[in-house]
Amino acid sequence: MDIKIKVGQRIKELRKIILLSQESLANKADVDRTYVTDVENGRRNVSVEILERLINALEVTVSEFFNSKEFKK
Amino acid sequence: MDIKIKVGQRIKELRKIILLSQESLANKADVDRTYVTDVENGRRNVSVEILERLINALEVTVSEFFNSKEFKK
DNA sequence: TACTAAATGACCCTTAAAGTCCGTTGTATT
DNA sequence: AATACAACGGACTTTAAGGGTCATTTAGTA
Repeated sequence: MDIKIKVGQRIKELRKIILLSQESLANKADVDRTYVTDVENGRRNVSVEILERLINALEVTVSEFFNSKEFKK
Repeated sequence: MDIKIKVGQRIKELRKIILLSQESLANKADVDRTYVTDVENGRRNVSVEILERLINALEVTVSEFFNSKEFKK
């Protein structure tokens, strides 16, 4: 499966856990609200710097973010 | 530390293990030779699609790639 | 059921930056 | 000297990042 889809799904999954709206996450990570929508829906090929900001805002480590079934092939 | 530096170091580390030159890795991942140099030296803000190609070429999963000390905060 | 408001989705358009490609330079090793 | 690998520069093309707008979905509530 497309890595963009996997990343988007993982962000959405973690965002739901901490009960943030897309807009709150966007503000916390200092990106645009519609950008978060696009990322979660697999329409953006995110760079590692932006991805790191989103991961930090989700309050997990980069290692934890990728320590999930879909990233283990 | 800068995520770009961490990613670069990790790529170099894994590339050395499987005894690939930068150029061989570049060919395997279908990216430019000079691009691998820049990434390893932390000068590139890689996108997830390109990063995935590099990780695949390094013969590890995305999860394994980030399951390393520097990505655990 | 219908109304409202918040949240999310989809599209489109700039511009700043990602990624490519050429050549050259440095640095070992044989 | 020659071969292999890595670093660097500059010019170029492509695309990510950011932001605007409107449409759609969702959740609650009367």
